[in-house]
Amino acid sequence: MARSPEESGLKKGPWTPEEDQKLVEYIQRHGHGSWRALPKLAGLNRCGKSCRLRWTNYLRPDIKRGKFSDEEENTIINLHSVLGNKWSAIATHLPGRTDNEIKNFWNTHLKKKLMQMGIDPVTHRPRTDLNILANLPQLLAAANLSTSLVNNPWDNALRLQSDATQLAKLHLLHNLLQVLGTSPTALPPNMEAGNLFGTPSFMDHQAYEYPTSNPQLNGLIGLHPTDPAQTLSSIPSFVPPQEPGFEYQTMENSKVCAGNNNDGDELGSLYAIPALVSASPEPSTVNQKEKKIEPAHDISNPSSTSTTFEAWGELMDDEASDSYWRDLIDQASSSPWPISS
DNA sequence: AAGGAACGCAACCGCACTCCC
DNA sequence: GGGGAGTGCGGTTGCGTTCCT
Repeated sequence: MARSPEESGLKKGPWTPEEDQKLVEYIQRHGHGSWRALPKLAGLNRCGKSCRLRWTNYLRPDIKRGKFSDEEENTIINLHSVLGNKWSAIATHLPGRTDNEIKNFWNTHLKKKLMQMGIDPVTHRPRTDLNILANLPQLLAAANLSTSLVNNPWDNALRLQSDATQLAKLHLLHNLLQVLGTSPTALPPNMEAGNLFGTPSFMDHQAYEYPTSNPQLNGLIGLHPTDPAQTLSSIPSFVPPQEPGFEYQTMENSKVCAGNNNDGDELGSLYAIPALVSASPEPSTVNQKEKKIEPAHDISNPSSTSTTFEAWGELMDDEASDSYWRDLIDQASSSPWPISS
């Protein structure tokens, strides 16, 4: 095996402008050829590996610099949900971006963002572990932020992602409800169940937005797929964004809006799939959990709770066969939340 | 204003794969 | 088929910058 750069007395660390210039000039004139031979030929005291890295990650002329766009961000999330940490594969779908850049962006931004939203960045599914209870304030803040964003002008890709995010958050809280309902002592010391659901704007807004425009997401979360238009019209106070040209997403539409790759690539359609969908949902598991759900109530604001669940009741009336949901809602509307003082 | 903490990014390291002899 | 060379890739580290107290 070749000796390491240090053993050979080769330079390591940051590149100087002079070194950059030598590397660029050589490659422009001769191409990189053999990377191992290149440093010597170019007059650089570096190992070939270091030269290759510098060229591919920084000096290449087609590198796109600057912030990642919302569309790029969305694409990364979706591709990551399918490809995992295959950064080079992801990079091939983002012209001008390097695998290293994408990897850094994921580790420093997207990973945290998803975690704050209650989504497991590895599985792209809602997190259900109890550890996230400690992050509940951030989660709720993120939920409120996302709610306000939905009412602002958004591009289609972001709206889709937001859609999936809403579901993830709601699913997460759904599971939390279960935990809180069955084990009130599991609450962190500074967190009362009543406070949780009295958090302004969360339940009131989120519950109405729970039925997503994306049928597949509905299926994922345990709802029956419904016609988006019908679903939305069933929700009393849902006011869709009013920008010209806005349409609720279907999988067909999302394919058009989110995909920037129509070259027949087998992954092309994956641009269209919200991250949560592609991460091998297990509806049966979800449903089993939901069967165990204890009613959740906001004792700090009974009227709001009632409104929320009544709205759900109206929605579910359209699904006449789903007595389970109506029972759940009825229970929730009538029973008091068992609060410990 | 200063010091520490957190963040972001470029670069390195080591493993795995492919190719060639 | 085996082994070495070359290359690609993902994980990790180190350091400069920014933010916070």
